[in-house]
Amino acid sequence: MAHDERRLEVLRAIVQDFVSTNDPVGSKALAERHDLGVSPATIRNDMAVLEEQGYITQPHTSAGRVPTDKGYRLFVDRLSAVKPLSAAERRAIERFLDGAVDLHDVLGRTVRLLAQLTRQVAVVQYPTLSRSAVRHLEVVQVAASRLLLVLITDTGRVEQRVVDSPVEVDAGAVAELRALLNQAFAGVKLAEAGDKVPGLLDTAPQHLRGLVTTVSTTLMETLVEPSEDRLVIGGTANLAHGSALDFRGSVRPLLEALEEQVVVLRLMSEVDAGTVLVRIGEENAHEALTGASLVTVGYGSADRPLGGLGVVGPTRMDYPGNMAAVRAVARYVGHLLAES
Amino acid sequence: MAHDERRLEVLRAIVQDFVSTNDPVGSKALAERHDLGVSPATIRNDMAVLEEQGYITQPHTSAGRVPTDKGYRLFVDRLSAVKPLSAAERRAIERFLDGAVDLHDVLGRTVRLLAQLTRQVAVVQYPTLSRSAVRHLEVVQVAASRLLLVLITDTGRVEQRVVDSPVEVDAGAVAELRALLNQAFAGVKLAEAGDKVPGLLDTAPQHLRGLVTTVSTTLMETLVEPSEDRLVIGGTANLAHGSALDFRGSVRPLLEALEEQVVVLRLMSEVDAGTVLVRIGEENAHEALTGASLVTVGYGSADRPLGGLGVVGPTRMDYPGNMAAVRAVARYVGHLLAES
DNA sequence: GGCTGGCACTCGCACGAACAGAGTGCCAGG
DNA sequence: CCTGGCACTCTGTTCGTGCGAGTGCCAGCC
Repeated sequence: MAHDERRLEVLRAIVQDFVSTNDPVGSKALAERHDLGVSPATIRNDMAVLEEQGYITQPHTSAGRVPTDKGYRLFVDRLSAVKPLSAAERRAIERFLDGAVDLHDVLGRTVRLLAQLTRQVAVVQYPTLSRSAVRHLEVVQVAASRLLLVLITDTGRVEQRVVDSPVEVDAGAVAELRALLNQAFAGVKLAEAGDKVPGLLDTAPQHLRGLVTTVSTTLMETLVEPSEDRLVIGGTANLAHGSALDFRGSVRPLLEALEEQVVVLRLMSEVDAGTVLVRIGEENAHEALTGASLVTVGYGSADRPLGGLGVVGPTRMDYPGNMAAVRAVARYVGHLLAES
Repeated sequence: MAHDERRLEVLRAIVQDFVSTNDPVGSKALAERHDLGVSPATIRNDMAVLEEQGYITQPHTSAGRVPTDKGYRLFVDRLSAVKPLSAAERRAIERFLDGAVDLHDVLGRTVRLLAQLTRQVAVVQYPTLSRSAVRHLEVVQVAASRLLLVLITDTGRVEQRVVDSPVEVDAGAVAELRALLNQAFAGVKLAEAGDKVPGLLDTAPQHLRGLVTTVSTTLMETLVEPSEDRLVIGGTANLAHGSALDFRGSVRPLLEALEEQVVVLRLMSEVDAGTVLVRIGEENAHEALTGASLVTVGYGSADRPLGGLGVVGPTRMDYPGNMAAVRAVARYVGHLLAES
C-alpha cells in the first residue's frame, strides 16, 4: 500500500527533524517542513499507528513525538541513504591525515578528525597485535641482568617489555639473542608466533637456553596480553555541548565507561572492515551505554581488519552523516597503514 | 595583633567550609562549625575587612561569602599545612603503580591513580626527550629505500620515524649505519645530540655520507620537535560531577583546552621537581583555564625533572589534599622511572 | 475507503506574586 | 574591642494562572 510507504516517510521526517532541532516534533510542524502531500490530521493518524508499533513515543501527553530506539533502528536499516561526504570533507580528511609521522600520530590525528567531522566523541583502536606480523625484534641491555625487549610490527606499532634475566648477560649473548629471535620470528604473524617457540628453543645454543626461555615467555605475554589493545579517545568536549539533556541527567557514567576502555574494546572487537555497524541505545548491553549510540567500522583491508574506529554519541545523532564519516575515515586510515 | 591572626583564621575557615559544602558561608554557620571563640557579629566585622581586602566576596547582597582567587592564594601560601596522606593512600599508590610493564603503562596507571585520589582531572606529561639520554638506536629496513628509525631513551621512551633514503640501501649499510649511530649517540643527552652530528659526518665512510646526513636530519627533527611532548589525561568524568556549577556554565572550553594539550604543556614546562606549583583561577593566562586551578609538580630527580604531572579542577578544590597527592605520586613515579 | 477541517481537551511551561529564610550592616551597651 | 539586637535586603521557592502546542476524535468530502 502507499499507506505504509507514507508512514515510513513520516517516521523519516520525524527522525530528521528531531535530530536537527532536539524538540519533540508535532504534526503541524511536520506538514510545514516536509512535502508529504497530506494534511496534519492525516499525519496524526499515521503517528498514532507508528506510536502503537513502538517506533515513536511522546514524552508528555501534549507534546510532539520522539523516535524510540526501535524507530532509530528502522530509520538506520531502511530509511537512511548513506550521504556521501562533500568534496571539502574529503579534502579535509586527506589534509588532516597526510603528514603523520608515526603510528601514534596517525591515530591521534584520526581521532581528532573524526571528532571534528561528526561533533561526537571519537574512538580509535590501536591495530590489533595478533593480526600483524613481526618486522623486527630488538634487544637492548639496560643492566647486567636486565634487558629491554622492543617489538616492531609491520603496522608500525612498537611494544616494549623489560625482562629480568636469571643470570648476568654479556654483550655477546645479547647480540646472539637478537639474531636468534629475528631469525625465528621475522615476518611471522604474531598470532602464530607461539608455534615458533619450540623450534627456537631447539636451535638455541646450550649456553643461551635459559635466557631464550625467559625472553620467549615475556614475548608471548606481550603478544597475547589483550590489555595492550589500547584506545585513543577524543572529542569528549562534544559531550559537554547540549548533551546534558540527551543523556538523562549526567554524562558521567559514559565518560567513565570510555575511560575504562574495556567495554568499548569489546564492542570494537566485533567490527568488520567494510560494513558500518550501528548500535542504538538499549541495544548496548552495558548500562552506561544505554542512551548512547555507537557507529563503528573496522579499518584495514577487508579480509583482515587491523582494528576498529567509530564515534559515540546520543541516540539522537545524525546517523547517515556519522556513518559516512566513519566509513570514509576508516578507508583512508586503512590505506595509510597498509602502505607504510 | 591577635586581630590579624584571627582574621586569617576566619579566612581559612571560610575556604574549608566552602570547599566542602559549595555553599557561600555565613557568619553564623562559621561560628557554629569552628571554635573561633568569638560571636557571629565579630566574625561579620572580620569578614567585612576581608572583603575590603579582596580575599572574599559575596555573590549576592544577602548571601554568605565565597573566597576569591586572591583568597585561595593566601590560603595556599600561608594557611594550609600540606596534609600527609593516609597509610591506606600510600599503600594504594604502591599497589597501583607496581606491576606496570612499560612506560605507557606506568603513565596510564599514574593518571588513573591521581584522578582517583583527588577526584579531579589528572594530567601526566611524558618524560621530556631533551632531558633523557640515548640508550639505543635501532635501524630497520622496511623497503629498498626506506628505513625505520627507532630511538630508545633511558627513561624507557621509544620514538620512531620513517626515513626515506635518496638511494637504495643494502643490509650491510644498515648494519654499518646502526653501529655508527650507536657509537656516536649512545649515552648522549638528547639535548646535546646535535653537537655530535658534525663529528659523525666526519667519521662516516664515504659511501654512507648521504645516508647518514639524511638520517641525522630526521633524528634531529625527532629530538627537537616539541609536538611529541605528549600528555596523558584521565579522570575527565570527574568534570561531569557537580562541576557544571563550578565552571560558569560549561566545562566545554576546559575539555577543549585539555585535548588541545598545548596550553597545558606550556604550563607543565615550568614545573620544578620537589616544589608543588599551584595556579589559581585568573592566574592562568589562558582563557579556558580561568575558573580552574592547576596543581602541578615535576617528577624525576630534583636536579633534572623528567616531566610534570598534576591535576586540574575548579578553584574550589581541596588544595592541601591535592598538593599532597600530587607530590606523593610524583615522588613515586620519579623513583620508578629512575630505577628502570 | 481514505483524507481533511474543525473542535474540545489535556498538559507542560512561562510568568508573576507572595513568602520564608539566610545573611548582612549598624548601633548601642558591656 | 567584643556582643546582642534589630531592621533591611536579597534570593530561591511555592503556588496559581493563562497561554500555546499538540492531540484524538468526529463528521463531512472526494
